[in-house]
Amino acid sequence: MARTPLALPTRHGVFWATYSASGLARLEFPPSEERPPALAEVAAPTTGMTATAEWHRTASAAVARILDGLEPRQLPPLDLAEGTTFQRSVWNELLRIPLGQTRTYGEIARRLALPGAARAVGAACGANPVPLIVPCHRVVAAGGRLGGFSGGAGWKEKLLAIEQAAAGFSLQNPSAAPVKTRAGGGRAA
DNA sequence: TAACATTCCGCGC
DNA sequence: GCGCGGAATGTTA
Repeated sequence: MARTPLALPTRHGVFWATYSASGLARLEFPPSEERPPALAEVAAPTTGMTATAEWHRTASAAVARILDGLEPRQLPPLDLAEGTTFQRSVWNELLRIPLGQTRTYGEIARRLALPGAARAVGAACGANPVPLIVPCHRVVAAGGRLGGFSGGAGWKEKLLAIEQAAAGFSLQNPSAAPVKTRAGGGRAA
């Protein structure tokens, strides 16, 4: 049911949102941080007030607020039907993470009563079709490492910085956040 | 069966 | 005490 992707311009670039008959089904990050393609690809649903237009309006506002480090006032309906049961459980947990806070993959796994499934949680995060709105960027690896991110690790770091600054945490972490994307062996702290 | 957006334990420095 | 290497664990295509 994937319809035409709609452009979702923000201060950080143009996102692309795809809607199904049930709601927002997919959200894609801008190709590069400051390269709004912005060619004539902006598909406008000119035919009347479809639900899609309304959802897109809601989604645009939500994304804009998130990128400002604010809690979105309202989320569009999400179409997560494509996910497996396990994946939807994970995504549901992600939606419960307060803005400005983070959880580890292991912690999410433990919340699902599957203490050993940290890696599976990571896989589910990677399969998240609606990043940003389902805050997969708030899930980090144990030991202070950042972990991976589908949209690029740079985005993850950036989003966390925005949220933590807005949430009032001391963003000025002098030396405590070296952001080791990948520590050689694994034992970090 | 192979591949992961991980984690933990054991050892060497 | 810190860092590196390897094995384990659960889900998905």
